[in-house]
Amino acid sequence: MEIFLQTIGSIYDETRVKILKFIKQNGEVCVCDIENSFEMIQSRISRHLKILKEGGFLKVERRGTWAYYSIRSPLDEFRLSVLKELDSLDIDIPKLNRGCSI
Amino acid sequence: MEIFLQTIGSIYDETRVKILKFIKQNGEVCVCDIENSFEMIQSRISRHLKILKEGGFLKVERRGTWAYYSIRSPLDEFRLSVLKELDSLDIDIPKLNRGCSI
DNA sequence: ACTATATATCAAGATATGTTGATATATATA
DNA sequence: TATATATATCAACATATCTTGATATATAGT
Repeated sequence: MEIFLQTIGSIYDETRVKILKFIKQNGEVCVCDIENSFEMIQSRISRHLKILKEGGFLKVERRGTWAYYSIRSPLDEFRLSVLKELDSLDIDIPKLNRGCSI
Repeated sequence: MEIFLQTIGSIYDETRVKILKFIKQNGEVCVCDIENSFEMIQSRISRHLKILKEGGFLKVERRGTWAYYSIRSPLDEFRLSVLKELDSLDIDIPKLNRGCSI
């Protein structure tokens, strides 16, 4: 139950839904890419990424000072169905605007 | 987005997850059946049922003074996947203990 | 060692949500 | 009409979550 609620809680936020869909669309991005694309302060983004990671949707890979986030793989059936549902959501996701990385 | 968050929010609560699974297992029940089975006060149950209904999982049918809640049908693919996920949750659901109805 | 950059974490305030007990509404029955 | 029952709603309080700004940590380059 705890894990289920953590999973659900991680997507019960408009900002996180947008970030998750953004990463799904753009693949691996670093925090500053999101910072640049969404025009949100870094601590806010860092927090939401952590929650999405703990919700089982994202994985991180650190290279140098950068933290690269991407969709965790493989995903179980339920989380896949969440991602699929995101596709049908009519929401504006900002264009990828690379920040510090690459 | 709003509907998605409402759907997600409706299952982001341990009590509601239990009630939803309870109704899935037992079929149509009235409020006092839940009240009797869960040993919770009526206002609390009424509130959670409303949220689950607004989340698109339940429907109500009033007959006399009773309100009978059951899983809405047909359900879309996403809500079905939520219900399916509930099956794999290892949680105690109380036995149906009929209240005032029937 | 020093500085700059990227990210994570923390504290404080604002907002949302859950619980309870009281009350309102609506139906059935005497 | 009066009463009892089933359900819904509301107000108040407690708890959780989000946002921001400040600070901590960690790595890279000079």
